[in-house]
Amino acid sequence: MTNSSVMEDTLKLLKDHKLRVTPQRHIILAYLASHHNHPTVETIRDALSKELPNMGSSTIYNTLNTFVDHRLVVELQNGDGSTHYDYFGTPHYHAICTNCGKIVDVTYPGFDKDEKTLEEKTAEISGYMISGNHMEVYGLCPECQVKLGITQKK
Amino acid sequence: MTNSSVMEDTLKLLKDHKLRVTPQRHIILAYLASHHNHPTVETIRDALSKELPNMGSSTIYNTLNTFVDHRLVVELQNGDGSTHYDYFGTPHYHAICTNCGKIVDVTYPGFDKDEKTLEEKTAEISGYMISGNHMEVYGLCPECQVKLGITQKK
DNA sequence: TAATTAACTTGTAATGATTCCAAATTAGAA
DNA sequence: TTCTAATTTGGAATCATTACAAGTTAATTA
Ligand SMILES: [Mn+2]
Ligand SMILES: [Mn+2]
Ligand SMILES: [Zn+2]
Ligand SMILES: [Zn+2]
Repeated sequence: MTNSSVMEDTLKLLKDHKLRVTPQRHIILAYLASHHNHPTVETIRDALSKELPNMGSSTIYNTLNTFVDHRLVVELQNGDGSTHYDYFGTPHYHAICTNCGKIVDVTYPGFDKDEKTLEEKTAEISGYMISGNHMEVYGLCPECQVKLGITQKK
Repeated sequence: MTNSSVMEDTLKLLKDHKLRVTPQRHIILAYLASHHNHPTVETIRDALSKELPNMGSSTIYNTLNTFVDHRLVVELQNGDGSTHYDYFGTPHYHAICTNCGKIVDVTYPGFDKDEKTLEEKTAEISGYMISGNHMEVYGLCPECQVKLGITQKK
């Protein structure tokens, strides 16, 4: 995917959601859509400091909160004390390393089906009117397994 | 379950985990084991102020962190800004109200199986050595549906 | 039972992520 | 181009959680 098409796509996305298009919003959304690093606010600020040197972190918080409200972005915690953000273009869930905090995307054929089943069962049992879910799986990432000298039993 | 049997059971639990038995730990664990209210630190402090008027909130934080390390307790966020704690006696997951923050327990026959399947698939796909998971489902609780005048389509 | 000590509790201070706020700027409508 | 409500900015305020030093205590040992 070219850089310009990311800019076009995210511009369209903002307009489709009736969000006012500011350079800050556009650049932050494009950054998230083209990186899978699950960044914190600080990471985003550093990454965009060339393009928008005067952008304050309140703007990043405001912007991300807006995106979360519109479900363009999801929030994640990996235990390091700050919130991580993730562009949610295609449905997936996360594996999070309990040692280093690394977050990776996971999905598999039929995940959307499983997810829907879970929501339906939950609605039936709890009476809640379901609007979404989060699932996370914890463990040691491959690097940390090596680093800690742990052998995975097959 | 009688009050005294909760005290006996939680005492045994602490000893099984080789945790030093202090009145604070014992009473906090007994409180969590006998309430399903998913309390915050403040809620716990208020609830136990009669029995332990001098207990500081740092002690509650320390104690809960210890219990989380030993997997006796899990942490939950409901979006109100503070962490909620839950005695994890039997496997279950949570439905969380996006309007009022109410957290309810959910389980169903075969949940443990589904959970295991998810962990196995995740291990295979990601290479992580899995140690646990969290799943949460979001929506409007029955009370908030009424309060907000929303009709659930069948 | 008494002595010993590492572990725990307490109260307060420090931290740090996030939100709040007032003033300046700006996107989009007319 | 004009107008204005929405947004951005930067700095202060908030508040949940952690850090720390001093006092206390659970459990071990003799
Ligand atoms: Mn992701
Ligand atoms: Mn629960
Ligand atoms: Zn790792
Ligand atoms: Zn509710």
